[in-house]
Amino acid sequence: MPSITEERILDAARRVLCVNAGATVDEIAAEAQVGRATVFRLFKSRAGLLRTLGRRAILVTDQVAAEAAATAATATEALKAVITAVLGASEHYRFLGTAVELSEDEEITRAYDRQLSELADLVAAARREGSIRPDLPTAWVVAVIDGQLWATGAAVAKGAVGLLQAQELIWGTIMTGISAGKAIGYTNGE
Amino acid sequence: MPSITEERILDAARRVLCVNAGATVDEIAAEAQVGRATVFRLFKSRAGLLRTLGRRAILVTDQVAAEAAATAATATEALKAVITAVLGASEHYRFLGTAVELSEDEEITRAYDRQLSELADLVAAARREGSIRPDLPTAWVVAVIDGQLWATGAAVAKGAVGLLQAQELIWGTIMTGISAGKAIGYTNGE
DNA sequence: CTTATATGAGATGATATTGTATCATGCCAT
DNA sequence: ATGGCATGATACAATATCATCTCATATAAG
Repeated sequence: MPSITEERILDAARRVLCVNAGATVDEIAAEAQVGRATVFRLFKSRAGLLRTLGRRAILVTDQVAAEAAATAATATEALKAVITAVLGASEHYRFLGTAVELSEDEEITRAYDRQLSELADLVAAARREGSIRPDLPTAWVVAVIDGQLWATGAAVAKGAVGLLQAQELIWGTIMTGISAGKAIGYTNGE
Repeated sequence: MPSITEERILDAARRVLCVNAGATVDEIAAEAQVGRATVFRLFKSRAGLLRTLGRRAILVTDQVAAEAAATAATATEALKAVITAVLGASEHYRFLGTAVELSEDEEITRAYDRQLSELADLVAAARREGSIRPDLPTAWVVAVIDGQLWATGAAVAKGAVGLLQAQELIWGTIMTGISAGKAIGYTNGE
């Protein structure tokens, strides 16, 4: 059972690591308004803290995505719901983008690959429903969605757009782009 | 005038830092097949090497973007050309995404902000030409383009798609999305 | 052949961070 | 009040990395 202090440290670590991926235990403890010794007492080591944080990120994202998918009747709706929901949870995983140590952690990378694989399945299902351009490689579509999630998550964190606005815009942007043209079809726009 | 050795070190640093943002001078020197002392001789310090690398990235990106823009007759064409060209140069700046130390470097962050600002100007000009959805905030459009560049650059580096294919797909994806629908208009797809 | 220069290997000192241990303090329950 | 417990501050050792220095070697120019 995670204590209040534990939660405060985890939250602080998330915040600090987003800004400074190489943050020391000192800085994390300071952000959490907690002594450095407490961090080492509750988490075995810095790596342990990072690992806990990484597992949390994966759990939260999985859960949010699963809940979102459960509400949808079609794969396309599920895709939209998942994208919107995951964007809402970006604060929980955003630090992973720059967390060097975790990019070498087997468990984390495997979980991330699994999530991308599940996303690919969802994309494939939506494609079968006829809502995804058939000429685009699935890997490309997945990269686009993943990239859009990271980018708009960062934009929200920076304050460039609000989270609610981003959640309203992201699906439309991914699906129909930013073009003002209404019937562009499959050309590359040239 | 940068020596051959200098170039080898810079190239090696780019490669290593993409994989491991916290790479030590030892690792960089090893990748460059060069003694560690040589790195310190040619660049004053690790920070100096990083700064040189960062400046290089900005210079190359600026130059590539300027050349691309020069070939275009309209802002929309310029936007397309710039996006395609910058994607092609992603290997030169990709390490910046995880380079912790440089995210605190005034010169680098200012330059990056300037580039985003220039991109915003280009987007605004394209919008005046009627090619960008008028209801989308410019900040959002810029975030989308920036995110797409980072994401597809990463996908190319990972080998998920080829560079040429990515360069063919990115403009179409940004402009008209991944939807199979031909006349979706401005709704959010619900 | 000799000299100058660049290099690689390694020693060395300085510094920062991790992780452990100790001790005093404040708080809570009994 | 008092005993137990979590905490914060601090000291400490261990380690890693940076940065400098020295020296031997190789390579090219004269």
